[in-house]
Amino acid sequence: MEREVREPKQERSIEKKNKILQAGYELFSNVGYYSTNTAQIAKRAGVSTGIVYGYFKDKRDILLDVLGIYVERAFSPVLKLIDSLKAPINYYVLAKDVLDNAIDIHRNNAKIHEALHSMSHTDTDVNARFIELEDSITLRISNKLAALGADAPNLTERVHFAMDIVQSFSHEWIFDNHPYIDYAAMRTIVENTLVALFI
Amino acid sequence: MEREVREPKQERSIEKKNKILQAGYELFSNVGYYSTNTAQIAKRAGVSTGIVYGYFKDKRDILLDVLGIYVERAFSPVLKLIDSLKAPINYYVLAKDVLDNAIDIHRNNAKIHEALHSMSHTDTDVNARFIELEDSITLRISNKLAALGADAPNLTERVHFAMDIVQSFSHEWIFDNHPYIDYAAMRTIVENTLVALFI
Amino acid sequence: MEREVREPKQERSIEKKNKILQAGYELFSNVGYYSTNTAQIAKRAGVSTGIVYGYFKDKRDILLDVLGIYVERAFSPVLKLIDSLKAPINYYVLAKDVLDNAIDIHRNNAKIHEALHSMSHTDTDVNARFIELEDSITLRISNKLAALGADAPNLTERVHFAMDIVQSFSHEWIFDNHPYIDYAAMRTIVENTLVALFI
Amino acid sequence: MEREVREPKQERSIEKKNKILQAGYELFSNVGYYSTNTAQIAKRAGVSTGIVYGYFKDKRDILLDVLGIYVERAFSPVLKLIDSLKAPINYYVLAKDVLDNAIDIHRNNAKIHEALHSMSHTDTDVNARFIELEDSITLRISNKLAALGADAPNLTERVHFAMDIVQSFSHEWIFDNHPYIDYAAMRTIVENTLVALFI
DNA sequence: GATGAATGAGTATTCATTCAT
DNA sequence: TATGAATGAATACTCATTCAT
Repeated sequence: MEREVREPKQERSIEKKNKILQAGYELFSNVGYYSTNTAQIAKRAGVSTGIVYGYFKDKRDILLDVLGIYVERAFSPVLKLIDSLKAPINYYVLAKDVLDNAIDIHRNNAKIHEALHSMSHTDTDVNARFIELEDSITLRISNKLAALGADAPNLTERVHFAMDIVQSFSHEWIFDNHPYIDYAAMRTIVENTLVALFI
Repeated sequence: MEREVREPKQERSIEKKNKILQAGYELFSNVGYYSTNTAQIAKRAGVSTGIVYGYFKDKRDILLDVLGIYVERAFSPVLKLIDSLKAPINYYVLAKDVLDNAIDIHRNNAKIHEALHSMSHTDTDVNARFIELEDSITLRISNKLAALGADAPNLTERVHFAMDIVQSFSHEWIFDNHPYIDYAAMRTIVENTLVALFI
Repeated sequence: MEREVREPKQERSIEKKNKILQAGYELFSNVGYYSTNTAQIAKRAGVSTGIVYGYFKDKRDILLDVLGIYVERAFSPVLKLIDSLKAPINYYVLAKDVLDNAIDIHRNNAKIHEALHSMSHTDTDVNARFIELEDSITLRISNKLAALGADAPNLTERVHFAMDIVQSFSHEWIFDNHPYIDYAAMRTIVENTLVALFI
Repeated sequence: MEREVREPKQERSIEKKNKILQAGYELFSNVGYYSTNTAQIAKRAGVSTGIVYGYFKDKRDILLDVLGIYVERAFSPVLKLIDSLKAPINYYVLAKDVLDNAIDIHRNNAKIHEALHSMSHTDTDVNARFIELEDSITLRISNKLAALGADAPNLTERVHFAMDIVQSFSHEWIFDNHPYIDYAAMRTIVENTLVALFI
């Protein structure tokens, strides 16, 4: 018979599940998935090892839920930004805002992003989730832009490419510290490149 | 007393070390670092488990050497390409060649790249090695371009950014398969964007 | 302080205890004692895990009570049969009836019999209970036979041996399926052997 | 990749595998399969926990091999006895010898027999092995008896039944101690019954 | 009485690393 | 140098039992 995993309905339970999730989040983010063990998660969450398996099927299941949290935390601001766009679009402002946003996300979710991205190479579900996420964001953005009158050819491809650029530059900005790079100057170049994709 | 790690001088030994390295390369690349155990590496290399520790300090040490191989294999073609550049530079052709090259590298070293990149998030040495690699390539390219008369402002930043773009697009091309993306069209956009950075 | 195990007096409680017992019966019988956990028993009984310990000291205590049920269910028909015997005894008919009975019991209580018998090898109490059961039946039968005029020497030993034969043949009949055995023929031999013990 | 289980060829290894087997034999026999853990087996065998898994796939695999040993130890004497039979058969002597033998086996292998028999109720492989064993013995005996001129009808069924009787009586003799039973008398009855099956 | 969430000791198994040969 | 058997610490997961509500 399958062990049953509780879907907590009551406040106390939800709170406890969240504690475990948060502990997992922090630990995976700080030392990585493989260097974190369930006992540590339980301890940091202030619960017993056993109850972890009351709320999660296994260790990987925690990772999957952590991914969910991350996605929620990381991408809702950018989506809000897009949703609130009004014509006519000022692409310079938009590029700046999106970059600010993305850098911020990277700064605050840096390690967990890396940890999860890392897992996506070996874990199909994690990977699928990431792809799905990109898909939905790309589509949502291109639809909005089109609705607001953007008419560059291959709009979807441009949006997707723009997102890649934003991602990789934010990563640069936060993580790499190539001493010979003038990041302010680079940022200006990036912004101009982004704008050039749409006007 | 510290165990001594042999630096093999004799041909037979070098061959054996390489076999282990190759085995590690394949295994890390196919199933990932954490899902590969030393016994498997030894077996695939056709050597005993014990001797692995004659050539490597520990499992991670194999990874570090695998990284070395990867870097060598993956980036020498691109460097050769750059070295052979002659003025006047045709940036359209260059962009195309570099992209072809990068995509090729991704195709052939896809999995190990992911595995290594993955490790770079938790392993400082691996990360440092990656940064160092980018550094040297960026510098080498910008120096060459400058030597050939490129005079865009912030040339180094432009080169670095261009490399980011190339990396992220190659990754897209090989790994992601967003069904709504017309990759040929996207590639044209990418090439034009690259060229625009330098003319 | 010892936890008190309630001896349920009220109807609702008795009913609940019986549900647990029945659930234990089915589970132990179907998957065995060690592969059954208390949560499963509770779930099948439609009660909470906690209350199980209101009615039983521990998991093993359930087994002991299950044994009680089994004994009751399994042996009352045979005892009834014996009690209703009248002189002169037709041993051929008796052998047939007893065999029919025993086979029937085996068929219907097969698995739990095995599970319990199994436990009797490692659990003294279970074993004692089985022995005690055999004792009482043997004695009851031999007394009755004697009362009806049976005068074979060592009557008790013969009865006990006869019971062993009945047991082992019933087991054969239900469980083993040696393809080379003609069970109908074997049964005739068994019946004749039983009769021969008493006439 | 499947972990490889060593099939020891060298004397030292065979010896070690046997030590583990013997430890398993004793422990399973004394406290039962479920109450024995692998650490105990390793400790009693004087080896590390790890190496146990070098020689056996898992804990159950030890049990299966223990079963093999048991079968070998327990049944070779009886088979030898049968093989050496010469016409004309003295069934009185044969019954006596077989009983002596069986009782002896029970005495010396009592607990492991019970433990294994016990497992056969929940473990298909163990059960299959037991059935197979009975099959081969029954057949070997009936063939031999037939070869020596035994001509009772349904000889195979008689042999099988006789074996059941021998088993159950030996079990009685060693394990149960019904105080009201005169076991010497019972034994005589059993022997006569056995003989009666064949003459 | 009743619930079911919580506990935490217990266990099989893996694997990087060592070492006797 | 080379072997591969041996080590034993580490770890995910289970489950009988308890206890706050």
